[in-house]
Amino acid sequence: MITKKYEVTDAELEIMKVLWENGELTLNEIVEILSKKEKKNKSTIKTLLYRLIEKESVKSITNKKKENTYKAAIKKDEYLRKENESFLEKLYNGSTNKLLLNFVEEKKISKKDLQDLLDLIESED
Amino acid sequence: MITKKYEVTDAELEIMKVLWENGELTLNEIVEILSKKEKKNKSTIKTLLYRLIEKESVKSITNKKKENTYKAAIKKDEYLRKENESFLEKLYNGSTNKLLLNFVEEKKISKKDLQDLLDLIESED
DNA sequence: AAATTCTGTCTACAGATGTAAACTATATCT
DNA sequence: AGATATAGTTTACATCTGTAGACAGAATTT
Repeated sequence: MITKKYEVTDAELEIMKVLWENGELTLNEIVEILSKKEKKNKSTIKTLLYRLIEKESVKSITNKKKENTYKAAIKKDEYLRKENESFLEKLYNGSTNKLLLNFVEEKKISKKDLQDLLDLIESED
Repeated sequence: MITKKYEVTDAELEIMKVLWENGELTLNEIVEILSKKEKKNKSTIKTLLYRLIEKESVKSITNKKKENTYKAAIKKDEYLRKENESFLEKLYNGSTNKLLLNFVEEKKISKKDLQDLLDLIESED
């Protein structure tokens, strides 16, 4: 069976986010961080973590100490790139401009947002 | 059991797209249009259509003729709004600006795209 | 060292999803 | 009208997901 990298589910994503933000953590650290927002059982988090390891999205590190530590094995950038891509493909036929236009129409993006962004780019190059 | 409107799955979405684009269609018309891009069995399409009717995303219209016709019962705009929202929430903490910035970084949006869009808005109001 | 406590792994299970066949009633052909 | 085809409705089933308990072996306590 081929291991599918990057196929992270919504529930698993919450764990990835914690790892991306905090680097290498023990299970208990993950549980503690997550418990602040989620209401997941520790056992559930263990399973999700385990699945992420299976699909090679998280690396498990065996330490001398009792507990293993875990860290993201895929980059957030890469993950976002893929998700952006499939979102665009699914809803906007792959057209970023269609998405932009829709966001503007929905008032999710204001003229000022656009202008600020342009200014930012200008100042960079 | 409460009917969950709008909870359209990926496979079902392909049917919604066809209906949004073509208005009221018979099953066979849907099948024919879909067969150009998808490789789905007619029976599969029937099931998806049926599920969409159950969840009230599609309305089935009984005609005098032999075949029923089907049409979207939810608006594409509304659907997109919801999807945009959950995508933003899931990956960008609800921040459109983060998404924009990320798209620019990924070179999915160019300076010109932004400028064109700004010009468009300017010309509208 | 024995008892106890965890960690990491495995198993469980219900509901959702993608895919498609079975069945039944109705329409069409001969 | 009877045979046949087809549309609409149900059922089937494997896989994926979210959620969580079971268990075995390692670490910690007494």
